[in-house]
Amino acid sequence: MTTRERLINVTSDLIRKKGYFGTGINEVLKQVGVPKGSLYHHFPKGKDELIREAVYWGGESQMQKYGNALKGKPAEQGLSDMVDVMVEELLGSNFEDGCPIAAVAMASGTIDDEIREACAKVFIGWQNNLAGYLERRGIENAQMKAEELYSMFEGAYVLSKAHKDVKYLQLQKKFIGTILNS
Amino acid sequence: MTTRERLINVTSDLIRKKGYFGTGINEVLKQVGVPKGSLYHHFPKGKDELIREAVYWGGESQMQKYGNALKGKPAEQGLSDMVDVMVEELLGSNFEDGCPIAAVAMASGTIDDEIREACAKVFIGWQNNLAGYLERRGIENAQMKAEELYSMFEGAYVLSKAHKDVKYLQLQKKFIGTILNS
DNA sequence: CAAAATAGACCGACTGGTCTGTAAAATCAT
DNA sequence: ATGATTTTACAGACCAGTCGGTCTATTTTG
Repeated sequence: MTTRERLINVTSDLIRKKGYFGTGINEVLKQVGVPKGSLYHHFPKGKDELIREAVYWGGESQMQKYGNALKGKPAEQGLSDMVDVMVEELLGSNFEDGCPIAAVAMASGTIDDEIREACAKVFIGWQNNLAGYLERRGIENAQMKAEELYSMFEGAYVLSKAHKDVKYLQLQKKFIGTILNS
Repeated sequence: MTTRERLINVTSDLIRKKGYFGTGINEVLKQVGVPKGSLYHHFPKGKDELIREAVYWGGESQMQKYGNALKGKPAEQGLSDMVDVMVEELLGSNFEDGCPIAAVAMASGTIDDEIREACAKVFIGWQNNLAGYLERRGIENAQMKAEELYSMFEGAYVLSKAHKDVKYLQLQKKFIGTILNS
């Protein structure tokens, strides 16, 4: 893995734990083990550019995980497994890792708008991906239902993290069918 | 309003915009117009104590707003008006103000656990309040549905903020009935 | 007078960012 | 191919500003 990739990787890990303001470039450098010169060589615009790239990378990486959970399964089963991806991320990190995009999006409005746009683009990508998946399975109003499902999952992700209890995410499984058949 | 109340008030405003790490005590002091000594007189344990109080206060304040939206209305109408409270907070702040609790909860796991507990308690309070409201209107599984509704709303709040578009919150209105009648 | 509250100088640690310098590669003319 | 040159990448000292926090006063209040 290149230095540039390692910087993005570690930054993405950090922002899902601490968000935009909690993620410091010095901590990133320490974890990657490179000096400041390297960071500003690869990301001349500094922190904001690094965070933006980390948002895109984290979004791609997360979409792949979701895609693997959905792949080749009926809608209800696939979505249930997708919820399990989030459940295991929380359990596997002792409730430190949240949604890598939401953690940054939370502070949008007070930070560089290009970062917010990056978050929005990632969300749109996820949504279109899920909508296509639902359409292929003959579900009506797939786009709208994909929107709704991500709203539910994002909210439950936050609540489960805050409570250190995955029951809020687990509850979503009960409502997947309700949404799909509505 | 006392100095202590003004400190909590301004802190609560700031955390809903920037979260835990983005909220600095120096900025709080500047906005309130008091010196550092006053803050550490009222909150001897410093930032974490101040944030915790701001979480409780922000939670109370928000619950009152939701309560007013719900009061004396049938469930579906009340919940729709509750969504409008969030819509107007986004629009009225140019998409700077998010959920005052979620913004802090996002960073829980890397900060003082008492703050996370404060967030969880506020969420529980909201949920019980809504569950009681639904029960009084003869809705079955009120507790579970209250949980689900807050998951949806929290998620849509984040998505709407990230997209600078209230359509994600508006979409929730379409699914309120679906959840209540499920 | 004592307690509560305000006032702000000061502290070490850390922030994101700049700057100068040095290796290591890739590019070039011969 | 080879030696010179330019670009890419790594390296880290250094900077002004801010962070949360401590401390000693002074003022206000009961």
